[in-house]
Order: sequence, then C-alpha cells, then structure tokens
Amino acid sequence: MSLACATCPVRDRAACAVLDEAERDELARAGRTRRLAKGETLFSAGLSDAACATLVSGALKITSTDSEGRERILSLVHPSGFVGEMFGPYVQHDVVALGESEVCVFSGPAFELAIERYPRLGTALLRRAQEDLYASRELLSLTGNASAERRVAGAILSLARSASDSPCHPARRFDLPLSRSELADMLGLTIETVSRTLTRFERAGAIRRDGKRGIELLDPALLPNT
Amino acid sequence: MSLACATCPVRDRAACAVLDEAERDELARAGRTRRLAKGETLFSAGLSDAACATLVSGALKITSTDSEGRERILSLVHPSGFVGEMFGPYVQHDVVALGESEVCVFSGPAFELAIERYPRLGTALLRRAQEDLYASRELLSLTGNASAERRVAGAILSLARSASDSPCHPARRFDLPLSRSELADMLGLTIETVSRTLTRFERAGAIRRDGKRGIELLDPALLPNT
DNA sequence: CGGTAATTTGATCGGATTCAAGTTATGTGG
DNA sequence: CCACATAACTTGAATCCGATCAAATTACCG
Repeated sequence: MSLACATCPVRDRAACAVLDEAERDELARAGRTRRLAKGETLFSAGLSDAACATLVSGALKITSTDSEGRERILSLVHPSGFVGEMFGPYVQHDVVALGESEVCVFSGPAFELAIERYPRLGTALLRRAQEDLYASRELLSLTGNASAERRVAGAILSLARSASDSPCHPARRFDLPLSRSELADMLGLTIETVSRTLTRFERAGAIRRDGKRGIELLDPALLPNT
Repeated sequence: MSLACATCPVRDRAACAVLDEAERDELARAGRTRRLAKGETLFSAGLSDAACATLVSGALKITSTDSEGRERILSLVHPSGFVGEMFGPYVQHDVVALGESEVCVFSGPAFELAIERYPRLGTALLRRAQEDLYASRELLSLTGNASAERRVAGAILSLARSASDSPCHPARRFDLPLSRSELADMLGLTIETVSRTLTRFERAGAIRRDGKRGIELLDPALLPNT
C-alpha cells in the first residue's frame, strides 16, 4: 500500500516534513503504513533486520526486559515521533503499541539510502535523536533519586503536556495512555505505590480520577515540583 | 592554536574520522584544543551560544542539577566521544571534566556548516547520537528498579569496559574516574550506600580496592548479574 | 608530619515494596 | 440486556532496603 502523505495528520511535524513534495513522494514509495492493535509489537529486540517508522497516530512504548523478566519502559513515542535502530547489528529494544496506533514503516536500508540522497533528512533525524536523548535524560533525572510522589507528579505533568495540542500548556483533562502497571514500569515503582500516590493526590485536591485512565488536573500547583 | 590532528590519539575513532585528510584539515581550522583541569566546566547549562567538542583524553560528565541543588550525572564521556547540544535555544546540561582532560572545541555554527558541507559527518554524528541514546537508556534501566548491589556492580563493569583498550573485555585493574559522591549521583544512591556495597563486594572476594580510586576485578562472576 | 577532605563504618529511621485481600471496571456469553 | 468471569485497580499491614544522622578512619597533599 502506498502512503497517503497528502492526508497524513503529522505531515508537517514528522521527520519527512523537511522534504519537498517530490522528495517526499519518492520516499513514500519505499514505505508502507501499518495499523497496530493495543499491545501489538512493532519491533522486537534481537531481530537483525533493521527497520524504522514514524508514528502517525496512537502511542508507542520502547521497552527492555531485564534478566528477571521485569519490563522497563525506556521511552514513550507520540505522533510524529520516529523510532528505529538503524545502526548496529541488531535491535536492542522492543517497540510496542500502547493503544491502537498507525505507523509509517521503512526498511533500514531504504531509509539509509534516503538519508544519503537527502542530507536534510539526516540532519532532521540528528535533531530528533538529540531530542530523544534529552527526553531520556529527563526521565533519568526524574527516576534517579526523586520520591514516588515527585515521579508520579512528573509523569502526570509530562503526559498532560503530550496530550495537549499546544506544546506548552498541559491538557486539563486527558486519558493516561499507560496502565498502572506500565506507569510503574516507567517510573521504577510498583503498581501499588503508583495507585496510593494517585489516591493521595486526589485527596489533596490536586487531581481527579475519572475511570481507570482519566485524569483531570484540578490544581497542578499542589503537585510536588519536579 | 590550530589542531594537531596528525598526532591526535583519537584520530581514527572520533566523529571526524569519517573525513579524508583534506576535509579534516579544513574542519580543524574551525576548531581549537582546550585543556581542562579536574572539575573544570566545559559547557554550562543556560548558556545560549551553542558549542560542541570531541574529547581527546581524560573523561567528562554530563550533569543536571535539580531544584534542591542535588547533582545528577546523566552520562559519562570517554575519549573520542562527542558532546554538544547544537540544536535548541540554550544548553540544558553542564559538562564538567572528571579529571585532567583535553578537548577539541568547535562553535555550534561552524560545526553545523561542516555538517552541511560533509554529509558523512552528519551521518557519523547521527550514529553517535543513537549510541548515546542507548547508553542513556542502559543507565535508565540500571537505575530504574535494580538494587543498590546491581547498580554498583553494573557501574563497575561498565567502567571496567571503558577503561579497557579492547572494547569487549573489561580491564582487570583500573581506576574509577569518579569519586564516591559522583558514583552515588550517577546511580541514584548515597555515598554511604555505595561505600558499603563496595565493602561487601570486597568481602565477598569479587573485587579488591586499591586506594580510593583503584579497583581490581578478582571474580566478576560474584557480582550480581545486571 | 600534620591537616584536610574523602571514605568507611555504625545505629536508627522512613518510605517503598511485598504480601494479602478487597473493590471496581471491562468485556463476554447466555 | 444482564449476570457473571476476569482483569485492573485500590486498600491495608508487615517488612526490608537504602537514607539519614553521627562518628571514626583513611588517603592524600602540602
């Protein structure tokens, strides 16, 4: 199936936005769209055929599994985000859909070729890689030595920002893309601690829970500052 | 001072290794070497003039400071490593020398120009950025939910690998580039816990401490597996 | 050789985990 | 559409690991 770039909702935010129309169409011929169900795996650690993808809609998690089988969430991917370990012999991390998602997939070699042909694309990817690095480091400082309350508060605010259309202001009401278990895996906590912390935030009047996934930010100032 | 690439010890491992001699000399004219004393700052968070550098010798740490003034080490940089936040309005993290170090510094705009002129350089940097991302995520999984013993063991093994000439096998005897306090800041632990953990490893016969910084790996198998 | 900073060691405390029920969603087949 | 089954989440009590507070010891530098 060829890509429908013309109607792509992330057309002017994704990496391919740096290309002009002709270049983009050329690249589009090398890619294909794929729809992922909740929990479906896009890339598996250990595979040797490199591939990469742009997230069109939905959300992804990048995870690793430690020796005891505990999953660790290393990063979340939001629409227009790019995933793919193009260099290196094999894939190191799993990439899994958090909810129903749509991605635009390319084979590693095909994309490398595109980078060679369109250096701007390489630069855009470099910029993105640096941003991913900052995000990873932000999560690192969040989970490093902060209390459970700070970690959960940080995650809520970060997710509220991602859920918002405007990049700066957090959404007042949004749905967590993650289950409690996934939140815990991301923050280095247990399910129970996450749950108790949310309860405390709600009792303090900082948030209101709405069903399992819904969060309303009543008074973000009551959350412990990151 | 112009660069002495001809005698540079990381000449064929650093990012500039992808350039041919003429290109490298051209790039060299835009850079300058700088010697850093232990504890000296290369880049400060908050500055708005982007710059970047290749580490020639010594070691650097990339740190952030949280609201309470606690320092968090986000990454270590070893010789041939590249540091620099070229995109984005200002620098987000501090870069500080762990010991006496030598770097090869470029202004942000000058290096961006070089990337434009030599696309291979951009690709090399992209590859490096991805590796940095993996390193950051590795630290993330190490500090996420692992016990103090696993964290310290992981750090020792990682540092032993960095200290070794051969990339795969760890050095049997090496000096920690970090103080106890810095180790603690990197692992999300306290000085006391790091110290106690090292004592336990030594009593178990896994390592031998030699002075403040020296570590000899007697039996790595006795260390908890990452 | 003394002085200072870094590290180690000890005792106590607290927050997060663990184990164990309970409760609320979610979805399925009757 | 409802009853039921199952999974997800919440709540409670006990435990434990690492933090904190405090002091002793060691390494290092002039």
